[in-house]
Amino acid sequence: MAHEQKIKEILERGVEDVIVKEHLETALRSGKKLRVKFGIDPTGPKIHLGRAIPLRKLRAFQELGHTIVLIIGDFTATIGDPSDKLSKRPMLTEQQIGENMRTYEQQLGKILDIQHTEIRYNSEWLGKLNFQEIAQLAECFSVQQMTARRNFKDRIDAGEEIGMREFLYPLMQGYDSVAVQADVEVGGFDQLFNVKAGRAIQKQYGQPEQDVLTTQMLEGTDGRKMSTSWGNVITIVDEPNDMFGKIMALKDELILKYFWLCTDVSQDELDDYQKRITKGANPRDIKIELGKKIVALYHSQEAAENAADEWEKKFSKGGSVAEAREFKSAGGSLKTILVESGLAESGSAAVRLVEGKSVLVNGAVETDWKTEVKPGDTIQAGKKKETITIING
RNA sequence: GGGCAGUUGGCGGAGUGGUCAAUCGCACUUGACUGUAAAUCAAGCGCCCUUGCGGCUACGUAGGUUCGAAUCCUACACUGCCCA
Repeated sequence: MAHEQKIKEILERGVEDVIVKEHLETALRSGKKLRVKFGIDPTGPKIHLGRAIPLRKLRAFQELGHTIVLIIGDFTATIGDPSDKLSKRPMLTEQQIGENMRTYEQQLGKILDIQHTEIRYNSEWLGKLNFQEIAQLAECFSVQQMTARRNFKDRIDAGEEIGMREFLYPLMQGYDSVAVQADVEVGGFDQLFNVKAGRAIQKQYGQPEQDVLTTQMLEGTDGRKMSTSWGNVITIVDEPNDMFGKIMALKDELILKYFWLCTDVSQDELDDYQKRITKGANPRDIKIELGKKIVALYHSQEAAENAADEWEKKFSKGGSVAEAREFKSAGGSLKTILVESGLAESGSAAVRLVEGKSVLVNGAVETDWKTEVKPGDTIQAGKKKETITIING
C-alpha cells in the first residue's frame, strides 16, 4: 500500500474523532518521527476485539515508522477510570493489577511489534506528584467542564454518586502526555475526554498540544458494546474454534463493521463483500470468511481453516461431533455427571437442560436425568454442543 | 447538624402480615424453525433432595413483635432530595 494511502487509512479507518485532523495529517506527511501515546489500564486479564481496535491503529502508526509509547496504567488503575462506566469503577489492588499484567505483553505482541515499542509505567511519574502539583493540574479544568462530560452528566441526572476521585483520572492521564512528551494520543471512542485533557495539560506545561485520535466502538456477540463486564467479548486469545464460533453467532448487521475494524481487508475488498450481500449471497458464507480472517490474524491460516471445517462438521452437517473432552469418572446419574463435568452449573440447571431436550447421550436425546451413564459414554449438552467422553478414573 | 424519601432476584419495577422463591417487562438458558444470524413460537430462569401441594436460603444489616413478616417495630449502614 502506498504511503499516502496508509496515511489516509490511519486518519479514517475505524476512526471516531481526530483533533486536530489537519495538523495530524501534516505531521504524518512531514516525515517526522512521532511519539504516539496509548494508555492501557490492566483492568482485565484478556484483550478483546474491541480493545484491539486502537491497538491495531497503533500498529498502523508503527508501520509508518513512528514510535509507540505504551503507558501501562499501574498507578491510574488503582484510581479507576470512569470513562466507560455507568457507575463507579472500583479501585484495583496491586495484586489484581499484577495478575492482569502477567499475560499482557504476550497478548499485545499479537498486534504490536513489542520489540520496538516504548513501554512505560505511569507510577514512574504520577507517584511522585505532590499535592501542590495536583492542585496545579486541577487548575486546568472547571467543575462545569467535568460535569458537562457526558457520562458524568448522565450519572448526575440519574442521581448517582460521583466520587471526587473520578475527577482526578483525566488529570493523571493528561499528565502522562506531558511526562512522555506525546505528539499524538490514540484512544477508544470513550476516551475522548481523557485524551483531550492531555492537550489542556500539555498546554499548561508549555508543551505543544498532542493531536488525538479516537477509534470506533465495536459491538459484541449480543449486539451491545463489547465489554468484559457484559461477557459478550471475543478475546484475541480465544481458542480458534471458540473464536470462530463466536464470530458465526454475530448478528448479520455487524459483518461489514467487523471486516473493517478487525481485519486487514482493503476498502475494495470491503466493497466487494458489500456487493455480494446486496446481491443476496448468504450472509453466513461471508461470515465464514470473516471468521477465517480473524482467526488467521490471531492464530494462523491453518488454525483458521481447521476451525471452519470443525464448525462445518459440528453445526451444518447435522451435529455430529468431532472433538470430545475426556472426563474422568466411574459413572453415575446423568445429572451428577453433568454437574461434575461442568456442563451444567448446578443440579437444577442440569435437570433443566435434560428436560429441555438439549442433552444427548451417545447421540440420542435423553430426557431422564436419572439415567446411569458409565465410562465409554459420550454426553453432549447445550447449543454449543460441548461434548465429553467419560473415561475411567 | 436537621428534615423528608428510598434500599426487592443480572437490570427495571410490582408486592404493605399468611395462598411469596416473590406479578410483570428486559436480559439470559434451552427447544422448534434456521445460516450456532434475525424474526417468530414454546418451555425454563435461587439452591438441594426429588416429583412432594418436600426441604433450605433469600427481599440493605442486626435485633424485636407475631402461630406466621419482603410486608409491622427498633437500631445501624448506604443512597437521593431539601434546609443550615
